[in-house]
Parts: sequence; structure tokens; C-alpha cells
Amino acid sequence: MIPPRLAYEKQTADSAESIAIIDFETTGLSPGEGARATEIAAIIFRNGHIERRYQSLMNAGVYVPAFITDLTGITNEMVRRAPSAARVMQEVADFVGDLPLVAHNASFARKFWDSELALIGRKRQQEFACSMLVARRVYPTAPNHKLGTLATFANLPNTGKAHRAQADVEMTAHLLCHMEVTLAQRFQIQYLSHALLRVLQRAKVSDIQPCIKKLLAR
DNA sequence: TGCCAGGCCCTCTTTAGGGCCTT
Repeated sequence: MIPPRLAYEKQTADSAESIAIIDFETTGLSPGEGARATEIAAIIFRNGHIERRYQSLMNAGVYVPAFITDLTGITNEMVRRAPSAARVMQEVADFVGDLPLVAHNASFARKFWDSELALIGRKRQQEFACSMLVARRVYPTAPNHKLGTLATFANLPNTGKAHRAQADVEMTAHLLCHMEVTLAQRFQIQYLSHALLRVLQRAKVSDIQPCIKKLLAR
């Protein structure tokens, strides 16, 4: 069961912005190699709350390899019965509008987002921020920065089956909340905005890691 | 010829190579 509300609710919401967090399940690693999306989930996230959700399997008319079914649980039959990729992408693009986007490993999500949008004649207008790149800086001592590992490392709530879009996108939301709390405690950061995520993900790790370690040692 | 994702990051770097992360 996916919790309806996150556990990091803040008291002040005046300056909070809305962001859209997205996650794809796909048939492979690159649309350039013919991979297509099989599922997408998106949430509108504001001030520690999930305000709106969108999730759908999608039928792009492609075969789902067995190893993808093993990984995600998404079968060819599930995809065959799903609405068309074009319809789903129209819906989800309308759902997120021009809100800034976040994904775990944004470079992966961005290339599928752009590729699937291009197939319906639409173009992304907003920037992505990457929770994985930020997590590398906030949690330099984590064993690795896979979403599942970070969930265990940061003791995040269970959101359902990993490698399904809805569970992964909600886990990303929990991760953002946890990073915001960590940064707020250590750096007097008031609010983890999309702009700040973009700054942090590009900060030199060699600069920020000693800073975080020093602050954690206090 | 040989390889085949690709963007980002680190370092034994920058005239490069290798690892991480996503499905």
C-alpha cells in the first residue's frame, strides 16, 4: 500500500513551489536503440505533500523482453491491454504542464520523456533536476546511490514493488524530503527548491563532500 | 576496423579511462 501522504510535512508552505516527479519503466536503456516506455508515473509534489498522482501502463506496440518482465513484473499481456503510448503521453504531459521536473537519474528519464513527447509532436519546455546526482552529494557515505539502496540507507518508507513506476516515483519523493531535512539541519537550507537541486547536482563533489563531512562531525 | 546507451562524475585527468545509474 502506498502511503497517501509523506511523513515530512512542514509547517510553512508559503514559499513552497510545485514540482513534478516522474519515473518510467521501459523495454531497455535507450530510445536510440529502439527501447520504448511501458509505464509512467508522475506526481505533483509540493511542501512535502503528494498533491496529485498520475500512473499508467502504455502500449507502444513493442515487445517486452523477458528480462524486463523479470525486473518489473510488466508483461506483454499487461502492455497489450494498456492505452496507447500516444494517449498516455498526451495525458501525462498535460498533467505535469510546465512544472519543473525531477527524476532519479534524470538523464535516463529525460531521454525517454523527450523521445516519447517527440513521437506525439510535443516538446519539453522545462528543465530536469536529478535526485541521484544530489544524493551523491548529500549521502557520500551511502553504499551506492541506487534508489533502492538509498531507501534502505535513509530508512525511507516502503512504497510498494521496486521497479514499478508508481512505487519508484513515490520513493523519489520520500528521498527528496529526506534530503531536504538533512540539508536543512546541516546547511540552514530553508527549502529544497528545484533551482537549489539544480545547483547542488552540479556542485563539485570534491568541494561539497568535505563540507558535509565537517558539518556532520559537529 | 571495431564497436555499439549516454550523461555525469572522479581521478592514478584534462591529448583519457572507467564507474555509476536508469530499464
